[in-house]
Amino acid sequence: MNISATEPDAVEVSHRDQASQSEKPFFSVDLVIFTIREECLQVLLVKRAEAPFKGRWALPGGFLEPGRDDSIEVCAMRRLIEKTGVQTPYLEQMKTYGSCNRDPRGWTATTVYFALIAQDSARLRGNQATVRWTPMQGDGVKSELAFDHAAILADAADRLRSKLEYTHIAVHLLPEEFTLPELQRTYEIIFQQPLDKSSFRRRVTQADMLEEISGKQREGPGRPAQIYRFRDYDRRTFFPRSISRHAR
Amino acid sequence: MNISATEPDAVEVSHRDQASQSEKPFFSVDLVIFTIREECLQVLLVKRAEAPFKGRWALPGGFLEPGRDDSIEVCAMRRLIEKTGVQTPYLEQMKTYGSCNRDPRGWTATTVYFALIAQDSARLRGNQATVRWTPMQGDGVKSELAFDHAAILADAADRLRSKLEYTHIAVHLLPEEFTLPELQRTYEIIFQQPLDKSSFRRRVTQADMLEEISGKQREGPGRPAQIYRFRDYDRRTFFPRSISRHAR
DNA sequence: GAAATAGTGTCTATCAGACATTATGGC
DNA sequence: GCCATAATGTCTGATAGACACTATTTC
Repeated sequence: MNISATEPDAVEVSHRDQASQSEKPFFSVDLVIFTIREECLQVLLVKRAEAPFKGRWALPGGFLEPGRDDSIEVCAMRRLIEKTGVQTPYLEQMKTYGSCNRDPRGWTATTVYFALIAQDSARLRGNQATVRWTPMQGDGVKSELAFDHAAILADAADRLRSKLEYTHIAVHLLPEEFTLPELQRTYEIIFQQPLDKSSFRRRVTQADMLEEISGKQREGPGRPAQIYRFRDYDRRTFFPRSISRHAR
Repeated sequence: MNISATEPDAVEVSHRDQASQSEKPFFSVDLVIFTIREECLQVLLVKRAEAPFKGRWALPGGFLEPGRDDSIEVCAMRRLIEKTGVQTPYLEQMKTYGSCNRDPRGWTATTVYFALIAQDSARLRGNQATVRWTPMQGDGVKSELAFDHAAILADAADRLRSKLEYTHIAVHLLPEEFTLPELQRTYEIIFQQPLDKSSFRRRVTQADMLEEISGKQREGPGRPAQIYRFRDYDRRTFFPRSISRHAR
């Protein structure tokens, strides 16, 4: 039994109970969708069709529709699948941005999700003029983005790099089957820095997250590489130490 | 010049531009405020004065008021100061929870902030019957909380512990001046595990975040301890390795 | 000097980085 | 055999944990 419920003298008056419909801020969900394409980290952008910022590139997203989505997460996932067609993306909530001046239409809050997908799994809806992959340059992209999306994108790039130091999430940027050199290359592309092969392999194998697949890959010249698959797609694993950015 | 702005054929129709006032979800800000009190991690709870969950204990917070707060962060800070009187709290955004069923009044999203304060800096507004510190037991508290606040609190406790492994935030649970044994004790209370004195001190001093204060503390028996002050209140520093929970 | 607590020194197993070496394919 | 790439082996410096030891106070 809940003892607090038996006390009769509750006097706390919460603002929670005083809000009227007109006081609600706008609430939207935006997505930062990363992939590796052409040896480069790229982010999915859409071109705004209407004011404000008509014609500018922006992160995909939009107002949450209470009648349609049961939760923020569901909303984010739906929009991600709509835009990319990806079935099993890596999706994680990043941060919520809200203020009176980030959108000229009024007080707006947006919860931003962070997604990683394999390039070959995506089938973009819409043409190149309205939806496209855009290469990252440092923490941003070349074109000027709508709203505060440049700052959001910078936060996302930062988050990606720091999570890469102690988690396995980079595997979600690769197709289901990949080689260790490919995985290492993915890290190097994001860190913009070469890593030591021996240390990298030790780290990955010790984490015990990959399983070998009998069969080899050859394509280019040189010795063929063993193909691996990410073992436990759900289990979150951490490296005991962080990857050093000072390598080689 | 922004090349994308010169393209005239934008056709992307964003849901962002279709929301009407009636479709907005409720939006609130809630706080998980931790302190160390009586050798125990405690969280600030308030008793709900009105339905839903009237009489139940809940995390402090309430609907965001667009006319009053310029941003989510400002709203969280204002409510924190209102409740505790603390001037320089550690405040960090944690996560946003939003769904159709977490509040019987309708679709609600809440952005939860995470605060650490020193016990002696707080002056609670309201009496013991409506606002009080509650000791944590594992990832929760004894009483049943309103809404999904038990799950939120568990997430916050988890976050606190994992951040403690690689950051200095525990200093914010202590008064401005403190000794190393006191700091170590704070870690031990939260981890619920003794730590090795030598390793702990090496770790803290190597991080170079504390400065000695000339003057000593004696109180109890035994050799007096050096008093320190947290050096750079803003700079975020990280330990090179995580604190092991296997210590001792 | 005994008790209690603060603070330091040292040993060792572990491990990341560096880099040399071997393995395996195509031509 | 040569080239290119994959994969493994080895050495070394750094460091966290363990624990013994010294230091400084009160009684």
